[in-house]
Amino acid sequence: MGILRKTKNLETILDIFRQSNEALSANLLFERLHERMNRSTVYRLLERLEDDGILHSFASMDNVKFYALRQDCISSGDVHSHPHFQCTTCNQVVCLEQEVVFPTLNRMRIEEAQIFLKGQCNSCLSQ
Amino acid sequence: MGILRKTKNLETILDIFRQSNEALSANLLFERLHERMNRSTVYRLLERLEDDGILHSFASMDNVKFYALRQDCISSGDVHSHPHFQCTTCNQVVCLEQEVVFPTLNRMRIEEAQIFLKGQCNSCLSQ
DNA sequence: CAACTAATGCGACTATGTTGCAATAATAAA
DNA sequence: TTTATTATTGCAACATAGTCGCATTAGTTG
Repeated sequence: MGILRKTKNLETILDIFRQSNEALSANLLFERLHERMNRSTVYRLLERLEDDGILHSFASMDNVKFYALRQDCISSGDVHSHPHFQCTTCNQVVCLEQEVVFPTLNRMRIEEAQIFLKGQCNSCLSQ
Repeated sequence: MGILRKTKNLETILDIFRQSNEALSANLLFERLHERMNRSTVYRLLERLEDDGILHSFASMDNVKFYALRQDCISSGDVHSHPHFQCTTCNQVVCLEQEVVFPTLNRMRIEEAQIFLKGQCNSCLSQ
């Protein structure tokens, strides 16, 4: 049902996401909070923020659920998706801006699409 | 280091993959074996088959690791990948044949790419 | 400033996956 | 064929990611 009350924990988590454009897993977030918030609270807030459309989530290649602030999306009949990228050097996960549009493929109805890329980010490449 | 000995368990698992073109998670496989193989053996065999290039793996949207027989891949300088598809009705996961080629994106070195699609498969659509 | 109840912390639990170790079985050597 | 070697297996304990019920705490409303 989403968020009904503005709590300190909620603001703390939102601040962390707003301070960088990184995507974070529940555990990375938990670490950044120096474990000052209960683990289940972290999971519940992430879920609520996603229900409210403030965050969106996706699976990393290591099968970990990541969350990031939801950007405004183009809306059209086709399914679209922006890729997610993880740097193999610094491990940061970010949303890429380019939207990818999926046309209808051979007699399947595509409803959702996820693209995950791995490689080296700009700043790690230049070091 | 991959596979050194042809064991019954190994053949059993390979047979299951060969009998259908589905992708399976360790747990789905474990269920199909009617739990007649140890869970850790299943995980170890999947890992070895992947090391040997007989299977390949990818993450589903629910953060579960799936394995499927590796098809012959086009080889070129660009990173390429075939999409994986899960039907939201029958839950089957399959590899799609169309290869997607990723050109180099804005100053990042892409090394690996994963596309996961969800929707309705052909056979569920026509029922 | 009460009253209401969403949100929290806690602990126990589930699911997925990993590891060390002794027993077993596939393979190579005799 | 028999023996020796060691990869593979099963077992149990562990690790990590995530969920849930419940009593307590703390936003919010009147």
